[in-house]
Amino acid sequence: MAAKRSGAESKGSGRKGAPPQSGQEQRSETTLSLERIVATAVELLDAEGVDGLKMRRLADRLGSGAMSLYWHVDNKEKVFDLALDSVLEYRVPPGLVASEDWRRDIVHMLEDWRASMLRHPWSASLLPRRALGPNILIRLELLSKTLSGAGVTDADLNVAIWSLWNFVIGATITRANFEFSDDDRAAAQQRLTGLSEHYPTIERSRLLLDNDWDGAFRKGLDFLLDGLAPRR
Amino acid sequence: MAAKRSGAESKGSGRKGAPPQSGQEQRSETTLSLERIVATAVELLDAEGVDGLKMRRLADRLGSGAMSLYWHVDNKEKVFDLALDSVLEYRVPPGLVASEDWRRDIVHMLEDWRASMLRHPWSASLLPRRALGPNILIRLELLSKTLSGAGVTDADLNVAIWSLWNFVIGATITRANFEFSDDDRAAAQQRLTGLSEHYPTIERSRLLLDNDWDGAFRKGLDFLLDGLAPRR
DNA sequence: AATTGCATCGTACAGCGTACGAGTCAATCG
DNA sequence: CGATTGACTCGTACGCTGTACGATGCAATT
Repeated sequence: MAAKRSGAESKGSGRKGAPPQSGQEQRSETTLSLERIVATAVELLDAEGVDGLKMRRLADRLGSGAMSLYWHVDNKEKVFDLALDSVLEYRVPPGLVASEDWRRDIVHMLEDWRASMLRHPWSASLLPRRALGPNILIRLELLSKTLSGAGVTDADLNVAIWSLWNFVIGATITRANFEFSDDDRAAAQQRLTGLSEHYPTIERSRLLLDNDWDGAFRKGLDFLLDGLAPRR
Repeated sequence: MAAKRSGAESKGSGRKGAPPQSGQEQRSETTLSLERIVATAVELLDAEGVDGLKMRRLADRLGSGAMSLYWHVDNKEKVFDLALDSVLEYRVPPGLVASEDWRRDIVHMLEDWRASMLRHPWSASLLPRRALGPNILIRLELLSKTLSGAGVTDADLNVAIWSLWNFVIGATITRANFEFSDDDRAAAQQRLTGLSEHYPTIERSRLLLDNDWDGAFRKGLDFLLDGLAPRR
């Protein structure tokens, strides 16, 4: 019944002004807060993956009881939402403001996006299923503004944004999930070679052995941008 | 200990030759088989989504005990694998063999791919996390062969395939998950309008209200293909 | 008649998310 | 000063999950 907490702000003061504690910093070991919960959830997700995030385990890491989390957070889903958005923050680099080279700006932002997600491989597969948090919207807004300034017509703008979104999401999810060990990849190609009568072309191009993901992302992005706004 | 069953073939005969039953068709109501399990899993997934697939519920639909499934299937993960690949079969249309218009062929196959997944919205988000089944490989092979025949150089081939893959995966996952009700979408745009000082451009282009997904897919695909193999 | 091997299922267990209500403690109020 | 309030914590419990294990049935073979 109680209204509890709601938004994601709750900036300052977990405990009013200052606790009458001895040490210079209060026992953050025992004080729960939304920020600490989200930060710890990210740690746990990094360490154990999506399936490794259990409320009990999260509480253990925080040194609290499992049910204490529910004062700060509605349910486990919200933990995912918050962890995801917290990982997608974008700090626009100084040189990028009012840059002349719109293409470079976009590539930079999208490569940073991808890199952020690959640093937290659980985030990519979560992204499409979650609400659009503020950090995501900031990136979309930046994308939109830059493309618009680059001459993409209003009629094509949404298509262009979604195309780039699709490309980044697809590339990153795939990359994050297809990261076999070398053994796995060799085995896959082995299996493929055995069936090379069925799949001769992808066998010949060694599609499944190619692991230059960064290069493929960069090149593919160039192709897509060529299509969206042909260099003249 | 027992070896049980392994592969995904197990084509004919669930029960030797022919059962000495009276009716023309045996009591398929009570006979379990891999095919029936997979088909029913797809039904259940369609009806209840990824989280709705529980082994007990699946067994209920099959009129069997929950543990009986484990004779035919290693574990729940395998059920997902099989359900996914079963949904991605591609029947190459007759006119497409030795077609002159490679671009049309690719668009057809990819639109069919997307449509197949949207018919089973759970499949899109599953795809990147699962092993590449035969039906997926068939599509990749076709893609590869067509692009190669269209003049894409070997050096660019893998990049082109992954770019198209990324685009299809990203578009479909997004489409499948962002399918709000009209109310949801209105609410999202409402929230955005309230914050229009922060996101003026995407607010203006009504990015979140645009629901011409099919058109956006088609147009974006065209842009990408333009980039990959410029029409001369 | 005895044996084998495929197939089914009842029971049981550990682990999950979280509802519920009791507990603690600092700030506030009369 | 004692009483009250409200923010916060947590122990217990419940229903549900995937699946390990072993008992059971039954057709084909010996």
